[in-house]
Amino acid sequence: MARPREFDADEALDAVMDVFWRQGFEGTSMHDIEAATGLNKQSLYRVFKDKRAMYLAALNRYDQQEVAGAADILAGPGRPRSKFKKLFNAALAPVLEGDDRRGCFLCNASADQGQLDRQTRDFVGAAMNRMLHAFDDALATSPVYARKAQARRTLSAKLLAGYFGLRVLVRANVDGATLVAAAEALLSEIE
Amino acid sequence: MARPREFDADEALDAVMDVFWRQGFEGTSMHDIEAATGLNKQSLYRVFKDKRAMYLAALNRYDQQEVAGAADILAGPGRPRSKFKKLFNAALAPVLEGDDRRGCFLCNASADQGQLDRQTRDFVGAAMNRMLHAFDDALATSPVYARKAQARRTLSAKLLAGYFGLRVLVRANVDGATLVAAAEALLSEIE
DNA sequence: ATGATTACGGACCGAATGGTCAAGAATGAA
DNA sequence: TTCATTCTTGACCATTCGGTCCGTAATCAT
Repeated sequence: MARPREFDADEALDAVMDVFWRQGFEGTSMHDIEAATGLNKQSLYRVFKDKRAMYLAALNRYDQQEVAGAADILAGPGRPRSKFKKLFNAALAPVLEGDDRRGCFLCNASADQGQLDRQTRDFVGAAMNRMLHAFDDALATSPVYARKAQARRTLSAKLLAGYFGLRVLVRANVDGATLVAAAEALLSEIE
Repeated sequence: MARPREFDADEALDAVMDVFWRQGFEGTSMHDIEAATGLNKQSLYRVFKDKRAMYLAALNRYDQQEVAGAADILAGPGRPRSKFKKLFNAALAPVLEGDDRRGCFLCNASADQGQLDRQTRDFVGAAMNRMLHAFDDALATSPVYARKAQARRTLSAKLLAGYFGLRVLVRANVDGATLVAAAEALLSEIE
């Protein structure tokens, strides 16, 4: 019937996500997006309504990849502490192993667009609340916390703050030793 | 000799800081800055070289006000825990009492400009390291930590992550109860 | 072939951007 | 008064922005 699309929409979206992640919404021009994806505007605009739609799609993809990945780790097997350790390691690995200082796209989006775009703000808030519940659920699998909803809730809130704090410190160029120290200290209180 | 300046440069800088704080660098236009300060471009450009200089000046003012204020609290009298409690309360007060969700300008700047402007990145990194040392110094005043440099360093790193994490959660619209829970949990481990 | 669709490059658009300049009024010190 | 400086308003600049359109080539199914 017609010529098929030649590029992989998901691959393109990954590239879009990466550049927004790095540079934020206003800091990224359509020219940047063309360069990052290797596509030209017309192909992009055929898939996305406008730049804002690209941004929200990127945010959504991050949510499906990173946030869902984190939730999977936490919902998987193992004691809470070892699962949180996996999670924190995954957050620090990019900087410790590759000097990747992008940090957390959710945090960046919140800082960047939280007060300018309601959709972004709502999306980020919802994602963070899902993380909070994933933390809480992970702790609840341990008999130590299973029956202590109040203590569990408090601990998950603290871990959530610590987790996102870590990711902010990553972006802010704080040295690796401090990051590792903070992560270990946070983990040491679990179970 | 000449007509004196009619506006207060510090007042103007406060307004500049507020709008950058809220909207970020690229999200703020010169028009926004004119509206926020009540001044026109010419008056602004006589004081600042360009928009970037305004941003860095705003960041610097934030540093002198908020970061130095935090350092003062931590260097003041009292046991570490009560001082950190003051600090955390000050971070949560804007949202609990006034629904002010600006969060932390340093964090926002890091997310916004950290990968686009080296001066901003260096400034934020330096400010956060100063905070880390202020945390460490505050803990060192207690006999409990005075001689345990390693444990102290670990604890300050954790508190630093928790502190900035809290401020990110504030901006991300996380509910007040969770914020308070996280703050209390973090504080409960001090001394 | 034909037709439908996609990709591409570049031209093009109006609007907004950061930044400058000009002109006139105001202010204060000498 | 005179002079230097600052104020405000608005015009003005080149550039970039997001977004659209066009022309042409390519790729499939029929």
